[in-house]
Amino acid sequence: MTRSLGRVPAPPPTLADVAERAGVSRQTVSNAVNNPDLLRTDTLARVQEAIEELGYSPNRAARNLRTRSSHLIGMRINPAQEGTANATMDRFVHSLVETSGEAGYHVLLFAGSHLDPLDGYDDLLRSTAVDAFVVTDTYLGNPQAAWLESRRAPFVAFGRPWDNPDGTHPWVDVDGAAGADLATTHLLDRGHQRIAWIGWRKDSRIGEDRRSGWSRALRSRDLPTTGLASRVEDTVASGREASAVLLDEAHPSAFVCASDTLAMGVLHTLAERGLAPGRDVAVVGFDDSQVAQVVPPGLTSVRQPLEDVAVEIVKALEGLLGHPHQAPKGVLLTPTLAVRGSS
Amino acid sequence: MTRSLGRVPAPPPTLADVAERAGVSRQTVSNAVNNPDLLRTDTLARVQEAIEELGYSPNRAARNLRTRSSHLIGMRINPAQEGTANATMDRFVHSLVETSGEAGYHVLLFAGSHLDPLDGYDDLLRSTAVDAFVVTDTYLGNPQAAWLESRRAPFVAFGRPWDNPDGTHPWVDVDGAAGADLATTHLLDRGHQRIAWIGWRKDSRIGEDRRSGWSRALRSRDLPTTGLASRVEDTVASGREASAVLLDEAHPSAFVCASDTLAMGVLHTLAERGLAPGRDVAVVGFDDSQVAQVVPPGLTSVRQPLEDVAVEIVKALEGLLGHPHQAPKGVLLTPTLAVRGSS
DNA sequence: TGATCCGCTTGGAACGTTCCAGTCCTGCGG
DNA sequence: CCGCAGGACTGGAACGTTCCAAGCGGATCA
Repeated sequence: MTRSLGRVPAPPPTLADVAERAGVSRQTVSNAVNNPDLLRTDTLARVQEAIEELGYSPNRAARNLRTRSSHLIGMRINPAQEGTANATMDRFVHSLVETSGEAGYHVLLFAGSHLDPLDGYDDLLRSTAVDAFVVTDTYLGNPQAAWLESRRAPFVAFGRPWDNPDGTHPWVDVDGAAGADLATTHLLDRGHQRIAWIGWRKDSRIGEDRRSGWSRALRSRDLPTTGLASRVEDTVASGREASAVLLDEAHPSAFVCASDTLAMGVLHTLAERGLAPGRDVAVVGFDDSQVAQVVPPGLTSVRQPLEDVAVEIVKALEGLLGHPHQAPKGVLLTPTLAVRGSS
Repeated sequence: MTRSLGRVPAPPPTLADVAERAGVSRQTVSNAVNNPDLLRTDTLARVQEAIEELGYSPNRAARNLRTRSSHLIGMRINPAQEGTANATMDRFVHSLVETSGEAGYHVLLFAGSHLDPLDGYDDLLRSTAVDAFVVTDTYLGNPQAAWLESRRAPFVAFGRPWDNPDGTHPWVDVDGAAGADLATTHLLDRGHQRIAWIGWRKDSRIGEDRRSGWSRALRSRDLPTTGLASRVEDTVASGREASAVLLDEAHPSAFVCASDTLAMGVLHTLAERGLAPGRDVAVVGFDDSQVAQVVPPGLTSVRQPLEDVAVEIVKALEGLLGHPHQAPKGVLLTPTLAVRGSS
């Protein structure tokens, strides 16, 4: 199978080509692109015309080499675990790509070994392939933030520096306690009194944060929390078992869960017992995943404002990378509640 | 390796630094990195030691400029529509990032205007920011493939060139007809005789392809298809309505759907009528989304081998970009069936 | 011994851009 | 008419890498 390549595509026009065509020097063309107000209007018009005619676009590699910046933002994606409802990353990546694109940055994805949470960062950093990183999983004990700080690498974290409160890097996060409070209060307003919590293991700061919103909401109405909480792994099976036990022992009329995955576990239990979600028992999840949106009868869920998170992260990045933004060190956003049939 | 703790991060070491330390010339270091077999073993060892000590990593911008290639693969992501179960892209992006990473390529994501399907490509192409593209939505009438071909831009499509059978670009796709056949045959083997189809509008080639697998399987057992098929939009609501009508008029005992989104619509109808999926009526979806994995009682679904798709796409890219792979023009992969409680 | 070749190494040039230090020109005050 | 300030534009250099043509020493062969 021989491919007839005919001719190679013509090399793209360079600054020098434009300069020649417009009858000016290279530097003038460069100024026309980067500092248009330095040129006389007639010269500017002439150069822009030449740029248009030739279809010129500055060569990124050359620009990167000279300016020592790539206008690329690195983000490591971790192997998605199957069998969970987690769609947060997908939505977030979309938002980040769009927002950073508007700011002139592209997003470079890279994968790392499951074993080494630092894998991949070092390489991109030393080869100056990216200007900054966005770090997403800031769970307890994750060394990425500390490591990047020690390297003086610019980065913004999606997630609070739980285990390092005096870290100096910018971060953006969503107030999980407020979200759980929102969900619990919503159920209280619907008349529920016994509202159970299914969350994550105690060493998950995010899980404990969300849980505190649930207990805060109950206590604000002088309702007890004792015996109504369960802490398990983030799997459907765990949610199913935990909800079964809670139903038998504590007789709640509603569940608030730390994730949609756990909430789906509750739906499993309800289905097995012939109980209708929303009518017999209310269920609220967390993350507003696609699962929550399509499962019958619709799963009420706390929705993280990921679009806003992306906007704040890009703002912080611009601040880091020299633009005169001076964003605050940490930004905490408030989630909303997507109410559906399950509550 | 100790770093000075100055205010500003020290500039990364260059080829020249390594050369000086190892007592060789720049070119020798370059060869040590790119063509190690050109060096005498002792020289190589000395250079590698220097590289190690300095923590050297070639500057990408300089390398890109010189070699006229960025080792970046561009992929446009489109705004995810809410309310569908589509998790295909997420899984695929993961696989692509991992596979291309192993081949020395990174994935650059970019967003484009919803209105203009070509937005973003031109810019990256002219600025030589990426070496090639991966094009994902090859629905009928999508001009991307034709446009990129006319620009002689290297790209690989995930999806057959439906409307341009004699296109010359490589593509990788999953055999949708085989998938629907698999699903239908699975139901036939379980004793079902009246198996309905809910698919997409007739102008969707992908939808018609999948549908042909369903009708092929039924005809192979001399079973009728008349009145058992419905063609609707890809939304939960459409699936709900279509399944309600089919249940009333054609009394099927099983549904095969062109997507998990539509299958979720069927589950809605069953829930409304007090029918149990899997026990009263069987349902099979398409895509094996996270929704299928977590919804009670588990949705049987056709699973696309996206990991293999990514592998084939990277192979094709390497072929395009000069490596002596010489991959075939088109690759068609066969999906599998993930059997769960709904069938 | 001298010519030839081969493996390894070398310094200069080039990729396309931006930075820097000018040069040219125009207009204005003296 | 000169001197000078300042705006508009220019040309050389540099970013860090790889390509290229040539250099060099040692081994082989006549």
